[in-house]
Amino acid sequence: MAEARTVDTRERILDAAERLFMAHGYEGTSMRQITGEANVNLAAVNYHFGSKESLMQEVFRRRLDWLNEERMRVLDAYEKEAGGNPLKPSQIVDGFFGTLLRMADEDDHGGMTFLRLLGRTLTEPSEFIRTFLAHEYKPVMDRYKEVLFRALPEVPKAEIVWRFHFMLGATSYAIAGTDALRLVTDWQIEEEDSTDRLDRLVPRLMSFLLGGLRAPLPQFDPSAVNPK
Amino acid sequence: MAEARTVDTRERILDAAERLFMAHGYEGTSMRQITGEANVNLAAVNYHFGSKESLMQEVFRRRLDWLNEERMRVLDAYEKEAGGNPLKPSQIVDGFFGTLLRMADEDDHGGMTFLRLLGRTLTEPSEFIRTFLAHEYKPVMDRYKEVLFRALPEVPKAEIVWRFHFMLGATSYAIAGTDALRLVTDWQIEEEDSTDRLDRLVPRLMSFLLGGLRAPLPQFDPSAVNPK
DNA sequence: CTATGATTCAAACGAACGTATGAATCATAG
DNA sequence: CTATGATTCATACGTTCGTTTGAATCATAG
Repeated sequence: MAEARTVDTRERILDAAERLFMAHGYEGTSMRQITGEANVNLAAVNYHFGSKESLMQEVFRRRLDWLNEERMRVLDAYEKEAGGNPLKPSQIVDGFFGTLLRMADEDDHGGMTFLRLLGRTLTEPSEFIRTFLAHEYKPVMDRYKEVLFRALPEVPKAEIVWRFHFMLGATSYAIAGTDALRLVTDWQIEEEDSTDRLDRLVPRLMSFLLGGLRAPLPQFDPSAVNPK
Repeated sequence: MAEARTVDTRERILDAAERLFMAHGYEGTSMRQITGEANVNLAAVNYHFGSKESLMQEVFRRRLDWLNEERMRVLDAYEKEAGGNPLKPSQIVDGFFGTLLRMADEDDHGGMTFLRLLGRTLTEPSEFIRTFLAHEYKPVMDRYKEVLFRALPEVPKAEIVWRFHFMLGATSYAIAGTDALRLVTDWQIEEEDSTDRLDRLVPRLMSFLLGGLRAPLPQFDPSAVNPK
């Protein structure tokens, strides 16, 4: 067996693909770019992964498997600590989004590159990758849905679902667009070098997410179907 | 002059491109798809717009010119009403995001299709479209930055910039992913047909954004990023 | 009417795409 | 050592891409 070479090639391809998909998107990245950056032969992707689509799936699976297991572990710990009582919203937000953001510090799990890829992919999904993500995410989503319902019994379930949606968006965008914001807005954030930025982003985003999650319920327009 | 034919062809191309870019992204949409859906000759795009990139820019300019002028008008009205006093955060959020969301009801200005395109593009921008958006958006962004600083004098400017960023993300995602969420999460929102959904989305999103904007400032913990 | 400029059309261009092939090269087992 | 299976390699296949071209068709002015 010659596994050393194989594994090495596979990893180099996955790393290059992760970075290029992050920077240019799935459609915008060619096999020749990937194999060129990975310093492997053009045919290596099809040999090791079968197709470009399978490569994309493997790029995600490599990171998401760990992330979603970690999310489950965090929730397990919080629930054990709570001993049957509902969790606090801050704990749930930390379990889902905090776990995600903490990946950025760990280069072993993709670091910022994968986070940016994930953020961008959640809004630009090709059909096949959406189907794949739905399957990968379903168990962890169901679990978090339930603990959120328990934690906020007075909030309508539909409202919670929407707010989770909004939180996902704010997080994806914050991660994906760390540079994009500066480009679009031309705003200067006077402090902070880039190593510093992530450490400060996490508590900032957490405050924002919790503020949104616990905001007063909206009052519908008087003309709406729902009478007050 | 034969303008009737020309204008008609241009508009049909823009409409088809808007819809297809929204559905499949810029890279994922071909000229042949666009001209096919618009029922015009393949060469028509290059004749009327010069290139695919120029077409994309024109798709955005057609809508953004009106949107950003409207945002300015709304702010003018609020400032006149306030008579020199700082605006309320809810007014600023309404001027920027409310104006955007109200576009969805007006098919004259692209409706939901353009909103979804904009939402997705803000996280998947090709380099050229980012540069273009930065230029198009700069004046309105500068204006809103200033009124936000005035409205929240006790909040550090860097904090405000980040929270505006988060609001943009939540909004983009909410718009772009009206269907994506259901796919990724497999959640059911029991009520609401699709015509209803937008009317309810607006107040829901507004509550969330304002809750996040006015959330307590994060406390930095120099030693630990992990809140608990 | 004819003349003219704007627009549409069918057809083709070279380039780049994802993928497939078969020979060359490698690491290891016997 | 040789034999064997895994991996790498150069190369080519068939498609599709964005763009270009020059002739055909149109609407209008004189």
